[in-house]
Amino acid sequence: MTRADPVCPGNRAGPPTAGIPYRPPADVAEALRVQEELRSRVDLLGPGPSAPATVAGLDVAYAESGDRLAAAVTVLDAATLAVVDEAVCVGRPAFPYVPGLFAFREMPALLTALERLTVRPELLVCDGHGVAHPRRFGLACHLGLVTGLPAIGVGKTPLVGSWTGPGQRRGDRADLRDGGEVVGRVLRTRDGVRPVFVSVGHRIGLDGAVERVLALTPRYRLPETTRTADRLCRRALAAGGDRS
DNA sequence: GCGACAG
DNA sequence: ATCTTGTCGC
Repeated sequence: MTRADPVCPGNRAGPPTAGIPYRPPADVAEALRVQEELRSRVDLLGPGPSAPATVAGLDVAYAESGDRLAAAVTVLDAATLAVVDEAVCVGRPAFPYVPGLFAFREMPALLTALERLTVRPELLVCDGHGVAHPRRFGLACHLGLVTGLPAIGVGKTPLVGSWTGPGQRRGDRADLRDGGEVVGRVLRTRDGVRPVFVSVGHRIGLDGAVERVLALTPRYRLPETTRTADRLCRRALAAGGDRS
């Protein structure tokens, strides 16, 4: 299986989209060191693609036994939200679940799935936080740095920070602040539903990230990218194997 | 010291 | 994340 230019760590895409190699940590102490070391390399400003042609959604599903997982990436046409490419990777969790170190659990499988894409997406929408993280380096930041792609984090529940309730209408938002700094935005994507937590992953500003999330939620609370990826990884998990 | 804690 | 029934609402 040879391919032209998939999204993969260490590819030769060249700046400004070149990523950095992914280093799997052996333990919690090392994982913490990795985050502390990489946090300064996150690009919090962007500008990020104002009108991306393609947007990717990433998600992971776990088997009840907890010993198997399926990572999925779906690439959508940003204008029509139609799925134009997708890939999966079935494997084992690469790290125990520790709040704040969540990325190390799913990254290897997600990166493999990304490598299997035929279309290189212009933006990554991750199921988890970006800088709205204890060390300002959540999954979306790590994926952004490793792939070199603009990335945003969309969490369903908060990990850090506090806010004062946004209004009940779609589009209403409030700053998510932690330790005096704005680390994300609490965004109501549909009238009357629970808000989602949007934060910068890499190479895009917070306002741009919010704008993209709204464009991806014409009908449901969660971005279409997340929904299509979620269905794909569940399907892959149920179907069983991954031949590679 | 006791909770809280992305998925 | 995953396990779970019914139920309220469009």
